[in-house]
Parts: sequence; C-alpha cells; structure tokens
Amino acid sequence: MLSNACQYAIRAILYLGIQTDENNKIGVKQISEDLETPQPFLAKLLQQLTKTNLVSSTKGPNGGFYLSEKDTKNSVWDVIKTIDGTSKFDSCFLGLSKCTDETPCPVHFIVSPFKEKLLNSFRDKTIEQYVIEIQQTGKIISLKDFDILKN
Amino acid sequence: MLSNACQYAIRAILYLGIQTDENNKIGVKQISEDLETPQPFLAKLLQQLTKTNLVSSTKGPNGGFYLSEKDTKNSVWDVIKTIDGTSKFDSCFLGLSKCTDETPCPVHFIVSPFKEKLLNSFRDKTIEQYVIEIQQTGKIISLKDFDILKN
DNA sequence: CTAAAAAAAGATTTTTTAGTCTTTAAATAA
DNA sequence: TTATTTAAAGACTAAAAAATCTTTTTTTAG
Repeated sequence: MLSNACQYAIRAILYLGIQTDENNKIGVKQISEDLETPQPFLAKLLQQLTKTNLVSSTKGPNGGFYLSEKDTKNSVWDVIKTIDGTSKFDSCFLGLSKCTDETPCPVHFIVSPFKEKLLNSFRDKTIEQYVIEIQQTGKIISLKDFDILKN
Repeated sequence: MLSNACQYAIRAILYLGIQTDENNKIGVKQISEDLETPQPFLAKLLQQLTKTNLVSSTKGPNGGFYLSEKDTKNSVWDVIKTIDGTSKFDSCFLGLSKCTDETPCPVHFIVSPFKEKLLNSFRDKTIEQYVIEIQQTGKIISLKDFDILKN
C-alpha cells in the first residue's frame, strides 16, 4: 500500500522520536544501518522531511538528524502526505474510480472501515504518542530493537 | 496494495462471472471498454488467467473469454496468486522483515485483523458467490453497472 | 477452402519507483 | 583558520510496473 520510500520515512521518524532530541542527533549512516534501509535513499527522504519541517537537522561535526520538541507534535499522516500523497487512502481497493458508500465495489465495506481506522490512527496520534506507545508496549521499528530485546 | 494488473484481473473475472458462460463469450475489446482498462494490457492478463485455468477462452469468430461452470468455483485469491503473488498479504505494512504477533510493528495490530478478514473473503468465497452477492446487493465493478443503475 | 475474427505469443516502449553517485555548503573542533 | 564532519542538492542509473505493438495461430462462418 505504502511505497518503500514512505515505509522508510515513517520508520525513520519514529526512530528519531525514540532515539533523538536537540542534544542527541544521529547521522544517516547509523539510522540507515539500524533501520536496514539503503543509505543514500534514506538521506534523500530525510532531506525531504527536513524541508517540510517534519524533521530537524544540523550539519557539521556532531550534527545529524533529530526531532525537536515541536517535531514530535506532528503526525505520521504528515509524513505520508509529504512522501506518498493521500491518494492511496482515497482510492478504491479494486481501482474503481466511482466506488463510494452508495455505489460500492465488492470489497468496499470490508476495506473502508479499515482505511478509516488506519487513517485515524495516523492522523490523530502524534509522533510523540506513537513513541510512548512503542516504548510502553515494546513495539519494533528497527534491528536495534531486537538487540534491546535480547538484553 | 494490489497492482493495477491485479485490480484489472479481479474486476475482469467478476465481470466475466456476471456477463458470460459457455454460450455467451465476450471479446477483450468490449471487456476493456466496460471496465475502463487499457485493452492490450487486459488482453495479456486474460491470457495469463487462461493459461492458469481461471478463465476460459475460444479463438475465432464468436469466440472470446468466459467463465465455465468450473471456473466460477475458483476464488479471487487464485487470481491474486496468479497475478501479484501473495507477498503483499504476508509482509509488514511498514516493511519490517520481522514483524510478527510477538514482535509487532507499531501498526501491526491495526493492520493484521484487516488483512486476515480480507484474505478470508478472497480465499473462502468463490467467484460464483461473489457474483451472487454483487447481483443481490447491487455492487459495482464496471461502467456498465452505472448504465444498469440508470435504467 | 478461404476470409475474417478472435485469442496467443512475444518483443518493445514508456513511466514510475527505487536507488546511487558526485559535488557543494555549512558547522565545529582543534 | 583549517581540516573534518556532516547534511543538501542535484544529476544520474537501475529495476519494476504499466502499457503498447506486431506477428502468429486457431476457429468458424460463408
């Protein structure tokens, strides 16, 4: 459903939410290793997110990417809008241009509630809230997490 | 989630379920018009479905594609397996290689039940059953359906 | 038996997505 | 102030998906 780019971006922003703040920045190299994503490709994505003010960065030694306090108030939905756009959430599962509640496709009423639910989760929950939930319930977003689990 | 190819194929097979049988075949041209799909591309797909025995066809004048009695006993899942493969239903929404019930990604428990439900619908319901449901509840799969609605 | 109608086969092109490489700019530590 | 470290920018390449075009084969109506 989501492009690779968007999957990487979401995982990266959650990762940054967990690992970083104004005083703890991380470079692309480390991020891409932990997330198992292609380094230069992820760099591009982080640049995009930085340009749209979803992620913060500083150059030079000890620089890197991080989420500011403010950044953590954004939503996963913001990331999706930036990287993939919203079309995948608007469009019919079977590709019908005119699939609606009134003229539904054969799977409309199976797919629709799910999209709604997922959209709500992405739109109404902040990165910060996701991070808290991830930490409290031990969710996984990177290889690093498996190392943590082992300890 | 599904490729264009697969969306076209599913709609085509349901269309054939509704419109055709051994004595009423339809050519690609008409099918692609009704479904609003690129004609030569759909032709390819129908050939693939024919080769894997999900769709029947005969060449020559008055030939075309159709679903035999037997064909209608197959499932939408069979179509997906033929065209896209199953990977999209196995893999994590955020692209994590190791996302499971035990080590879930942050959206695993939102996405998982949906995939389950959708998979069941695709796997356990025959084309025939889909067709009946479509006819009884007035679901939409093609432009043609809108013409029908108007009458 | 032949012409026309249709699918089958396969080569080709286009577009999109994914990913890489190279150069430039900024920041900082020494 | 200079070397080093890091992101930013942009050009480039590769692979996959989508779509098209051309030729061949089969069928059947006349």
